[in-house]
This record gives sequence, structure tokens and C-alpha cells, in this order.
Amino acid sequence: MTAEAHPTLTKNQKLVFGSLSGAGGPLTAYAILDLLRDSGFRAPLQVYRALDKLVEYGLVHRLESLNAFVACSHKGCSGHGTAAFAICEKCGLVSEFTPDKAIEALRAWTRDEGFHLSRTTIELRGTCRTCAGVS
Amino acid sequence: MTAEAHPTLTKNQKLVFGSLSGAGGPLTAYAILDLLRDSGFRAPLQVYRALDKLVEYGLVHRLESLNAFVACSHKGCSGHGTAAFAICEKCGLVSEFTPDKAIEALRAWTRDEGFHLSRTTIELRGTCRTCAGVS
DNA sequence: TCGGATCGCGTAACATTATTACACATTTAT
DNA sequence: ATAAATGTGTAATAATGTTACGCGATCCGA
Ligand SMILES: [Zn+2]
Ligand SMILES: [Zn+2]
Ligand SMILES: [Zn+2]
Ligand SMILES: [Zn+2]
Repeated sequence: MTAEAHPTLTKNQKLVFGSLSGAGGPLTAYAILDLLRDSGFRAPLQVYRALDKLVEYGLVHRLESLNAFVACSHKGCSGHGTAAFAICEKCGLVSEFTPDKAIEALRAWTRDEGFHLSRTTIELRGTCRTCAGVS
Repeated sequence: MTAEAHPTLTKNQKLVFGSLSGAGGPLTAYAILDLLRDSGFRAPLQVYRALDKLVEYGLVHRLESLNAFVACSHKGCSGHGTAAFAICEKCGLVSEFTPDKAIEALRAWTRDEGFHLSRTTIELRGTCRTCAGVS
């Protein structure tokens, strides 16, 4: 999305990004707040402010259908195209991928309609391979 | 999505669906509640329960990125494929469309991954043709 | 180097969105 | 008629997100 490098992170941004990276899955803002109380966090706004920046830098994605946030899977990479997410409703696994063909199809629609696109949300709900197999 | 006909609506479901249809755009659950106070609504749960059913029947869609609900644009039609929404951030206009090619591309990914898809959210943010032109 | 502008941070209060729990009524199927 | 399933009303509470205010550090032009 934003392909340029992000500024160096502030203390709070590092803490929040660390929580999300360590979690290996999505966390709500309030879950992050609880994780960071020992590090001095006291109020939701501290989390939300850091998340705003991390999302802006492309290091974190917001999952709209979960009201939660997840570290970008493109580790070490400073940016990528619009991401999509497959969310397993049984085990909570979230898989990020870049559905170029779908994006292109949507962009074609926006061109036809004269819609000026700024942000795209694609979230799939269902069961992952592992969970779908079980039953 | 669900292609079969929906049951006849209950009193509350009719009231909520009426509010949404009349609004010509998305409403939050609490906005609906306020609209329906004169009709006897008192508590959020009355709205959420009706919305759950209306969404299940495919008459109403939930806009995840807005925490709001909108009547399906396919008036009189009992069902259609997965819908996508373009949301203008200037004027609030919401356009529903059915992006078959994008859906197919996403389905291809789920087939490859063994992901069993149950629900798809696609929401575009930006500015509509009218608002994009203005400035 | 002074001053303002910007940015990040801390805290409190508040607003918005959604759910749980319980009781009762209505409809539907047996 | 009875039992089950569905719908309803109400209160309380939980979860998520924002506004307002003040303070300190940093950046940058005058
Ligand atoms: Zn990413
Ligand atoms: Zn799973
Ligand atoms: Zn629709
Ligand atoms: Zn517009």
C-alpha cells in the first residue's frame, strides 16, 4: 500500500507492535492494553494511538469483522499491495494473502463507476484446512 | 447468498426493515432504535435481534467497516451472490454491487488452501464519482 | 537562540456498539 | 392439549472507541 519506509517507531509503537508480533494472531485493542499494563500502559488511547500509526505504516492491519488488529505477515518487508484475510471461525487462525486478481477486478469496477478508491477491506470467514478436515 | 425465500417478517423485523429501506443508506443499530422509539422500541436488543434475522434472510447487509446496516439493493429479489460495497467517505453514499470476478478469484484461493468459505466481506472506501469530481 | 509548530505521551471522562440474563408471550408441531 | 421453538420486553453489563485537556520533547524558521 504505502511503499515507502516507515519512520523509526516510538516506545509505545514498539511495545504495541511487539505484542502483536508475539501473539501470532489478532488481538483487540483492549487485549493489547492488558498485555502492556506491566509496561506502563494505563488507557486505551495509548493503544489506539500506536495502532493508528502502525496501520498507517503498513506494519499492522485492522480486521474490521473482528474489531481486532494483526501484525502484517510480510515480515521485514516495508509494504505490499492490498491484503485479504481468511479467518477460521473454529481455531481463530488468520491467513493474510494478496489477491491480485480480485483486486484488479474490483479496481475495474471503480474505474467504471468513477469511484476513487482509498482503502479496500477483504475478509473471508469460514474454516481453515485443518479445522474443515476434522468435522 | 441464501437463495430460498425468507419467512414472513415479524412485527419488529418489519419495523426495522422499514427504517432501513426508508433511510436510503446505512444506519447504526442505535440510530434505528431512536427511529423506532415512537413505535415502542425501548432496548438495543430489539433492534439487534431483528437485524440478525434480516441479515440471515439476506434482506439486510452489515457493513463491518461502519458498524452499520443497510437494506439490500436487490429490491424484491430474494437473494444474490456475495455483495460488495463502495462507501463514499465524503457524502456517505453506499453502492452495492456483485463483483463476480473478484469473488471467483477469492474462491480459487480458498480451493487451493482448503479453506471452507462461509461468508465474504468486501468493502471499498473512497470517494464516489460526484464527490471525487468536486475537489 | 528564541519562538512557535508539531508530535508523542498521560490521564480522565465519555460515547458508541454489542451482549448476557431472565421472564413472559406467541406460534408451531405433535 | 401439550410441548417445543420462536419472538418479545426489560435491565444490566460488557466491549470497543473517542474527545478533551495538559505537558514535555523535538524540529525548524526567524
Ligand atoms: Zn500485510
Ligand atoms: Zn481452523
Ligand atoms: Zn444485497
Ligand atoms: Zn460521495
